[in-house]
Order: sequence, then C-alpha cells, then structure tokens
Amino acid sequence: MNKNLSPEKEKSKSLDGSDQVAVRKDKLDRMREMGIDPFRSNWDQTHVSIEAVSLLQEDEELGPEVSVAGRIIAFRLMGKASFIKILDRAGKIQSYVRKDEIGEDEYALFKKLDLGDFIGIRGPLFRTKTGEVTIRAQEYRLVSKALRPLPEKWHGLTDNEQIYRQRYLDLVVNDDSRERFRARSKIIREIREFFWSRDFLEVETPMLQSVSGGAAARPFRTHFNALDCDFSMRIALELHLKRLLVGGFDRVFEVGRVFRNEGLSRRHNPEFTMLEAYQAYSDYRGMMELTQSLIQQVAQNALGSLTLDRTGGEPIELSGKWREAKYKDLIIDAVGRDDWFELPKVAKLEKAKELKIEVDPALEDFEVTNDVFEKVIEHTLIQPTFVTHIPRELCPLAKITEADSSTIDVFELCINGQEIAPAYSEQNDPAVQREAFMKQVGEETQELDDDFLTALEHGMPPAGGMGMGIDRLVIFLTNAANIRDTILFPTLRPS
RNA sequence: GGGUCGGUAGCUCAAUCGGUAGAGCAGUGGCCUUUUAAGCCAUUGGUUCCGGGUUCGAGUCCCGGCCGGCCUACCA
Repeated sequence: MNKNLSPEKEKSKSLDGSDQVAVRKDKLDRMREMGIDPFRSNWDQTHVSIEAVSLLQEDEELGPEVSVAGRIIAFRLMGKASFIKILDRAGKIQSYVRKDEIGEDEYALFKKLDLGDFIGIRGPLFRTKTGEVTIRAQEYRLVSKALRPLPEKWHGLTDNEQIYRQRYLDLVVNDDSRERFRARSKIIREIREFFWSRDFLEVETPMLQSVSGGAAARPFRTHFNALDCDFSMRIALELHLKRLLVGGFDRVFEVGRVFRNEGLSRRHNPEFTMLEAYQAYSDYRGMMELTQSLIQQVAQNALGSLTLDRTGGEPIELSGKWREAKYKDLIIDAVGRDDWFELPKVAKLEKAKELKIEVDPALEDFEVTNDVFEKVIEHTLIQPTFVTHIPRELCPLAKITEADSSTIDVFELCINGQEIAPAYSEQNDPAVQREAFMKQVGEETQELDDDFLTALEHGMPPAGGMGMGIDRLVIFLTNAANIRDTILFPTLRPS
C-alpha cells in the first residue's frame, strides 16, 4: 500500500473495492467496533470434512449434526441463502447457510465474509438436490480473518516462482500439489514402517561435522563460534552410520537432510532428503532384495499400485523381479564394441565424440567410461534396473569383487532414467579403506575422516548398505516433473 | 557459470507494424432460499519487474540490472 496517501485518501480508496486488502482490513475494524475479534475466536470440531461427508450413506437424505472448521474456498451467495465450501486438512465440504435459520443479524455478517477466511460451522448433514453432502448451518463463527485475497479459483496458482516462494498459497488452491505432499509424507512413513518391521533401529547422526565425508561433493561450510572452528554440513550419512555398526547397532537406518554445495537443476536441490540403511551380516545381494521389497511395499501401501503413470512415456512397472545388468555389458551394448574396456583413452574419447557426448579429455579413463554411462545409458533405464559390477574407482567404500578385482560388489538402482539408490557390500578392511580414501583425497573433494578409520580398526561387521534419494523416489512415485515439486520449500535465490 | 524463453490488475491471461493497456475470476453496489467455475445488472482497480536509451510517441525496439522457467555445465 502506498504509505504517502493521506488517511482521508486511503479511506476513500478503501471504499471503492480496488484495494482488496484495505477492504478486508476495514471489515475487520468494523467487526472490532462491534466487539468481535476473530483472531481471538476458536471452534470445537467434531469431524474433519471427509469424515463428515462419509457419515451420510448413499441412500440417506438426512444425517447427524456435525461441527467442522476450515478456510472458505468458495462462496456462492443467493439472496437469503448461500452455499460455501470450506477446506480443511482432510478435504472439502459444502455448507448451506440460510438467513431464516441463523438469524437476520448473523446472516448480514455472514455476507461480509471473504474467500480465505477461516470459519467454524455446526449443523445437520443433508443431501442437496444434486446429491452433494452438505452441512445445513445452524451456527457459524469467523475464527480468523484473511486480509489478503486467494489466487483465482479456477486456474489456481501457476506462476512457478510464487508457487515456490509462497507455497502456502499453492497448497490452498492447487489440489494436485496438496495431494503430492500428502503422498510424500505417506511414503516416508511407509519407509519407516518397512525398516521397523525388519528390526532396524532409527537413529540420528550429526548434520554439523568437522569432516564431511561419505561422498564426493562440495560441502557448505560454516563456523562454530563457541569452539572457534569451522564445520561443514553433512553431505552423506554413511560414515556415522557405519560407526554405529562398529558400536553394535547392527541394523540401523536414518532418514535425514544432507547438503551439497552444487548446482540447482530439475533433479538437484542443495538440501535434499536421504535414506541410508546398514545391515550387518548382509551384502549387496541382500540389499538388492531389501531395496526392491522396500520400494514395492512403499508404493503398494502409500499409493495402492505397483504401476506408475509417467508423463510422456510408458508407465513404470514395479512388480515382479527387477532386471539386473552388468555395468560393463551396458557400456559395451551402448558403444557397440566388445573391446571397449581394452581401448586406450584416446580411442574411447574418439568413440564418445561419435556418440555425440561431450567428454572432458582431461578425465581419467574410467571417468570417460562413466560419462558414457551417465549420458547415454542412465536416462534410458526407465524400468527398475540394478546395475552391477561397477568399476572400483567409482566407489571407495565398497568391497572389491572376489572374482574380478576391477569391479566392486555394488549395485546402482536406476528407475525413471535416474539413479535412485546405490548399495554396497561395505568395505570393512581398515587398510584397504585407508588406501582407497588416500587415493581419492589426492584428486577429489573428498576429505579424510581419520576418526572413521580408527573406528574401522576396532572392527566393523560385514554389512550391506544402501542409500536412497527420497526426493527422486517421490518424483517418480508421484509423477512429478521437478524435484522442486516434491520439496515444500525448495532453495531459491533470496528475493 | 553458459544458452534460451519469460515477468502486464490480487489471480489467470490478451494487447496486430511502435499509436488511448483490455477480458475472465476476485473486489465493490444491487437482484436472487438447493448452488457446483452459480446466474443477472452496474462498477473500482495499472510504477506493464527495475534503471537508462532511441522515438513526436515504448508493454512492444536497444543497452544494463533483478527474479524465474527450460536446456546445459558442475554434481558418486
């Protein structure tokens, strides 16, 4: 609002209806003059919307009295009677409000309500002539005033920026968004149920770490004043969960936020939710069974289906036994050469150019191959696929395959053309682990976590471990277009 | 970071070659006691993202900036 306007001018402006906020504030002022302050009101509910609607059987015309509360999202005023629709946490319910039933004065006030206001309503249920279960209001009360208008009712809110910055508006007016976040919550709940049912212990490990390891990503750095030392936000859960294996908690999992100081994209948010689980006396084969069962159970219980619609493509089929494919076979198939792994780097770069993918010539040999995997193969793996026998250089935390020392006992589960969950037979030989770490510290952003190596020296049971990007899981389970549609408050540049 | 497209009323969108910035919803006033995007009549509302420039004249063209979408890069 323009602060330079004189009070008189502001008042006259408020009366013309052009400034909706001023009109609503004026309504609030008038109510207060009459001794009503909606911000000090409350309301006892007996039901939520959907519950109330379900009380009336198909063939019934009249039902019991209910009391509900919520936000007005539709207002159809017809002289001496009105229909309104209110939204609560469960859904929507309609109410029919008549002047001759609530009284003349109350009805006059009722007509001054605005879309977005919170009200409580009490009255018996009935069925309208079009069949909609509706509350016949005996009493209503404004319990909180909305001073700003809601976005338009029909198109909802479509402006991405506003959807992300003012998520509350998106949730009020966009049904699909509300449903997607409900689904996300249910998915995470089902993940927990799954692990609890298998006797895993849910734990919490530090987000603030002096050394952030377990992945090769740049961390966010911060400073802890009391100790006058630098800390990093965690980039993975792995190294602390393994310390717990050392400590004897031999089935643990954590669902938590990790932070990576990297770029933003349709599939990357700097803070995202990771699941990691470690099971002693298991290995990557055990993790394969666990991961498949987990996703199938979560999909079945949270969504009620194992077949997932996908915009612009074939549906994803989660039932049955999932495909397994060796990394090397996928590469050889993609490049069309059996001798790919024997080729010198120059020849590999040449072939990459033929495949029309950009590869930095400074990369190591195995990185060139991995570029082929990520740029040519990964996006084609729509149906669940466990990619196995991955080159050892790509992961320093896994055990080397016994029969082939060039690969590790690992799988990468790909679904919907993205990597969803890697899992390993975890490396528990402290000497081999230290060597692998040292090699990475030399060339990557990996930091050496000495305390973790000390823990390993105390002995870690053999174990299988699995990590899963929950946001990416939610993307394909809910058929979302963008990781930001699965995170309530995604990271944006400050406005 | 690079490329590209966009930012117009509270919301969703128009605006021809550079020529008075409009509509629907919402709001305001009125009619209407079973509506379903309720309907009918009347009506208010604009720093066209910001700052420069070209021009008689800029929402429109040019330059710079801000914010965002998509692609791309970085990213186990």
